[in-house]
Order: sequence, then C-alpha cells, then structure tokens
Amino acid sequence: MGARMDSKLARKANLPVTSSEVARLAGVSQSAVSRSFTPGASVAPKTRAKVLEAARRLGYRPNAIARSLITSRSRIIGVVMAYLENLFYPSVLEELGKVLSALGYHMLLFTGFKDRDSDPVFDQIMRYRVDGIILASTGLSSALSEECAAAGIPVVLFNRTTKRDAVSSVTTNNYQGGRKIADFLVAGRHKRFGYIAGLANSSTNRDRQAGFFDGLAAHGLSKPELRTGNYSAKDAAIAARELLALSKRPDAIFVANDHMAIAVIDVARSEFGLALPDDLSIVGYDNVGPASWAGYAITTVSQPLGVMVAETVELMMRQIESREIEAVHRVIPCELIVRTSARRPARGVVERDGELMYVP
Amino acid sequence: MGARMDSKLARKANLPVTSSEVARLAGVSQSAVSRSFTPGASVAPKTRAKVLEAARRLGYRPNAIARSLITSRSRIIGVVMAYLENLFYPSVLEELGKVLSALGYHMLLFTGFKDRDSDPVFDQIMRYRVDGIILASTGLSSALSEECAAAGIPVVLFNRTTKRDAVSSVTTNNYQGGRKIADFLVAGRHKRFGYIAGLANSSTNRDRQAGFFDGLAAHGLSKPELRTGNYSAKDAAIAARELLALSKRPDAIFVANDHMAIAVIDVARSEFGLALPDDLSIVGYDNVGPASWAGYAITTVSQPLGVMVAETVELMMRQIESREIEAVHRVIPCELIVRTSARRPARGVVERDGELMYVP
DNA sequence: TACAAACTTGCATACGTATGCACAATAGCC
DNA sequence: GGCTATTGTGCATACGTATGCAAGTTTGTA
Repeated sequence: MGARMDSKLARKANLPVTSSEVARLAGVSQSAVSRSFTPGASVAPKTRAKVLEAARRLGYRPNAIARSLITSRSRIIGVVMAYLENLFYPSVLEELGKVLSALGYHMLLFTGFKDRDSDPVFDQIMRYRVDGIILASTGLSSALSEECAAAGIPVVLFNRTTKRDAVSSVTTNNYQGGRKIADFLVAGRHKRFGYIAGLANSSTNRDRQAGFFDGLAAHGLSKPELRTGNYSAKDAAIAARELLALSKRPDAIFVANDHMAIAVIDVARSEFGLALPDDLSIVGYDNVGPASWAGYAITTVSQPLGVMVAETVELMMRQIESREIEAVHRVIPCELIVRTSARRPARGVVERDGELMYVP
Repeated sequence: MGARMDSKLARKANLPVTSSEVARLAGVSQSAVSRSFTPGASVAPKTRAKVLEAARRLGYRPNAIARSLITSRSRIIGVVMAYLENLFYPSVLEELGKVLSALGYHMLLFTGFKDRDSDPVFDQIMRYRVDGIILASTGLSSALSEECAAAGIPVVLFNRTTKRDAVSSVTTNNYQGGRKIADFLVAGRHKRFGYIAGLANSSTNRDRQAGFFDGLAAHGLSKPELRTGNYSAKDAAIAARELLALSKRPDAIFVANDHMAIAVIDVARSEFGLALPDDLSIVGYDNVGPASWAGYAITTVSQPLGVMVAETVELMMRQIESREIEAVHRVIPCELIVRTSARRPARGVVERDGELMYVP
C-alpha cells in the first residue's frame, strides 16, 4: 500500500515526571509543588519560583488524570455529534473548542456512528466521568437522560429540544423560522408549495415544519406537498426528483436545512434544467458556509452560531458550578437571510450588517 | 437574548457508585469487581454474574480516570485540528471517530485556535496523559516533537510530513499529484498556467507545487503565475482576482485545495463572467464533498480518506503497543478525478468505480 | 521588644481502580 | 480417596495528585 520510508531509530519511552520528583529537586514537599500549580493556593512567591524552575528543568506537567481523581472534576465535556457531513456541525465544534478551551475545559468527541446505536457511546462517556455532556444532531433516550441527572452530570441539547425534565437545550426559534419562510414565499407571490423534511422525529424538523405549515394556513393556503429528506443529501435529492416531476410542480420549496437544499438545487438545475429563482424558488435553513457561495446563494434562515454556543456553554458552566441539574430551555431568535435562490417579495427586504434580511 | 423557559425543579447530584459499593452488595471483594470488568481476568463465571447483577442494580460504571492512573494508559488520543472550515478535516474526524472507537480509544479534540498559538494546546494535551497524538492541518515544532518522543507519546502527522526524527506521518503522494495535474493540463492543450498556493510552509503545498512546476518544466514550459491563498477561501478569492485580471490571463489554474478552488470558481464565474471549462480550467485537490456537487464539479486529486485514516491509526496503535516511538512515513498514491471544471485531454480519461480518472 | 495575626509549609490521607502475591477451593487423574 | 495441577479469591499496595490540619515562620502593631 504505497511507499514506505521507515526510520531506523526507535526509542524507548521514559517514565513521566511526577510532582514528587520535582519536589525533591526543588527541596520542598510534594504539597508545595501541587500548590505551585494550583492558582490561588497558598505558596510563597519564592517557593513557587523554585518549584517552577525545577519543573521546567525536569519537563514536569501536572497529571490531569490524577488531579481529576482527587477533585472529582475532569474538566472534560463529552461532545456527541453523530455525523459531521453537514457543515453546520463542524462550525459548532470549532466554536465550542474556542469557548471551552478559554474556560480551561476540553472536549471528548464522539462522532462517526451515524448508522450505529448511540448507547455504547454513552457508556464510554460516563466512564470518563465527564463534567458535562453536549449533544448535537442527536437526541437522548429517557432512561439515559435520567441516568445523567442522577449522576449529577448536566446535559445540554444543542439544536434539539425535548420535554424531558432532566436535560437543558439551546435552539433557535424554529417555529418562528418556518413561519417567516411561509410569509416570505407567500409575499413573493408563489402559488404551489413543497416541503422537504428533515429527520421526522427531530424537534428541529417538527418545529420548522409546523411553523411553515401554520404560516401557509394563516394565508388560507392548503398544505404543501411533503417529502422527507432525513437531513441527508442523498434522500433530499430523491425527494426533489419526486417533487419536481409532479404534474403540478411546486414553484417554491422549503428544504429543512441548507445541506439538503444544496442537493435539491443541484437536482433542479442539472436534472430538470430549472433556473433559480425564475422557474423555482428554494429556501434552506442554517446559513452554513456554502449557502453564501456564489454558486448557490441560498435564501435561508440564519442560526446565530456564536450566540447558540455561548448560551450552551453558559448553561453548562452554571450547572457544573452549582452542582445542580436544571432543565433550562433557551430559544434564540433567528433571521431570514435573503439571497437569490428564491424570488423576493416587493417589500420587506432590508440590508443589515452587509446582509439582506426579510423584515416584514 | 431570546425567550427562556426554566424548569422549577432542580436536583442535587448523587455520589457516583464505586467498585467497593458493588463489591459490598455482591458480597465479594473489590478486586473481584475489578476483575469482572477486565476482559480476560481470572474470575469464576458465577462470581462475575453476581457482580454484574449488583453493578446493574447500582448503575455502576468503571471509572476510566482511576483506571488510567493505575495502568498509565488513558485510551485517549489527542487530536489537533486548527480549523474545520475545510470539509476535508471534518470528514477525517468522522472517520477517525469510527476507527478509534472500534478499538476502544477516544478522541480529545483540540480545535478552533487558527489564529492563536498552538503551544498552550500542547501543554493541555500532555497533561491529560494521552496515549498518542494525531495532528492534522498543522505541524509541530521541533522542541515539542522531541518532548513527545521523550515522554514516549507517539505523534502522527496527518496530511503533513516532516523530516524530524521523532514523528511519523501519513500523506498522499502530493508531488505525484501535482505532477499528474501538470500532465493533465498540458495534454488538455492549455497554454498559460497559474498556481494558487496553500500555506507556504506546509509540506502539502510544497510538494504539490514542486510536482506541478516540475511537471510543466518537463514539458518545456516556463513557470506559472504564482499567487498565495494560504488554504483560506478569502485569500484565494483575492489571489484569483489578481490572476484573472492579468492582461495575459491564465487559461488553466491549479488551486492547491478544493476549499480554495470553490472560492476561485465563484470569482471566475460571478465576477469575471467566465464559463468553465470553456474560458478557464480549474483543478483542485482533496476531492472533498462539494467538489462533486453539480454546481462545481471540480476536477481534482482524490486523497483516499479511508486508507489514510486506517494507516494513521495502525501506525499509532503499533507504537502504543510496542511502547517504542518510531518515525515512519507512509505515502499513499492518489488519483486524478476528472469532472467538468477543466478541459479534458483527448485521451487518458477512463471510468473506474463510477468516477472518471486520468490515467495517461 | 513582645505579642497577635497572617501567611507558609509539611504530614498524612484520600480519590477509585488494577494487580502481585499468598492462600483457598476446586478439578483432574490414577 | 489421595495427590497434584489448576483456577479463583482476598489482602495489601500503588498510581499521582489535592487538601485539612497543625506546626512553623514571617509580618505588623503598639
């Protein structure tokens, strides 16, 4: 399997340096070393200097594992993301990394089990005695959430919500988002509507769909044509083919996220020869990076990532510090970003922060 | 900041269950409990059954932290990815998650420090006594790699390489890839060439560029116009504007990765009104998801992710198990995938596994 | 100088598990 | 049934650190 260039040299591992060894070199007790590395502990500046110098010479680093055992705080947050194909989640991960590391926390990441069961993942998370769990792109069974609560481990759902009493959540107002899209498309004088759904049992899909359907109903319109894309590009393409092959083809389709919307746009253009927005309007959701690429320019609902992550971490930290589990549900407002994948209404589109937004 | 719905109920954390408590309930010693959870340990089936039943009733899970302290193996791999904007890396992460979890290992992820120094990241990684370190989208200073070697922690560079003696690496044959692109474009009768570079000091960029330049030289052609995009979409767009505004505009541009190539294509089409491949040919690198989207259809070099990850993990495991650091450098062959962003040569394009490839 | 208050330091112990060792129990064999 | 070989079990200890406590030292004040 390809070329190979192996170095001849192999080295044996040395033993890692402990605080006792540092103590010996510095001529102090092990406690003094520990205190020198604990911010706010009681150590004389001179002692600390001696210790740090000895530590530097030996290449000592405090053992976070041993520390966790004593303090019963690992400063590790378990992060669960079933898949990363949808660019929304990598962005979340990157932002989480920034925010958590600034607070001295780290992420134990569980991903890549889209097709498998998530229970073994949970078992592993619990074994590492994480200080908290953040779940994105996935829900949580009732039994497991109860178990976390019983163990005193805060759980925050990111971009999903639940009625369960033991877990918190941070979402945008998906109902409002769906409703805004309905208003926008109706104002744009569209006549026949389609909806390509995400995972049927996800709260995001439920709320976006309800908002969209209610919005259309409020204008006296009947239910749109519904197909399901399961938040998968492949399924969305199939759904798109069905919708676009209808004799009464929709002139506006709301696709439950941008990741699917891209696949739908590709199908519309390259398989049906349709031009956007003249022949067809597409609206997505999430405002991921590619949504703003010139090749797609998707009209979409923006989920403010920075705010969502900040709220998630704040909720997490509060529960960790207070040692009390509380089920708080944060709902963040969202904006409809107007680009060129959907026909615009005559009025209501304004510029703000360099983006066009729909503010009826 | 948005709506809020707080649950009234708050719960106190319980104490976590220990092996001693399980032992008491099962009427055995703590050692027996430990052995019941250690595959291959010496326990009578009857005892193990008693223990597991007691553990189930108490909701016991072995404490991986405490176990690490004893065994001096954390079964944690530190994964460093400065940024996740380029979809190549999330894909890597997902695959790593699959492969590592199947082996009972977990990922401590460090990301989101693109603009900051990576030294603090290292400090943290070392504190958690990880069993190994995988670095993607980033290099490693000489001092740090020496330190890891001294501590007996294997380091594998993913998609980067180095001459340093203490770290291993897994890359594709980037030189060969660059060279293939030169051959392909020359065979396609292009006349004026451009190159948009990645990060100047990255081994991937160096090798791709060297291969491309050497390939052109081998056909008796002079050096292409060079601009630098730093593997950033924004910088690449700027570079593209410069290249396309030249009086002798290139008719073929090799962009050092797909992430930048997308930005370049957007600029070419929407700002210069160019059609691909009639007015301009673009070739990328990586074969990320969006490269195959109908909107872009980028001719690109495929880096076989699955193979790369498998090799990376294999290298890692071998070093962990043998407790010896070795500097092995795996170089994996790559393929030129032909799509429609670049004019095709008259011959040499064949179909394989449903993809068109250039095999001169 | 004397005394109290504030600050430092070392000792000892605890965190939850794995494991070498010695011993007990069982199985295997004729 | 008597013997050895095998297996199973508990005891004690170790991993590397944090921290309450008591003793020691310094500082501040009158």
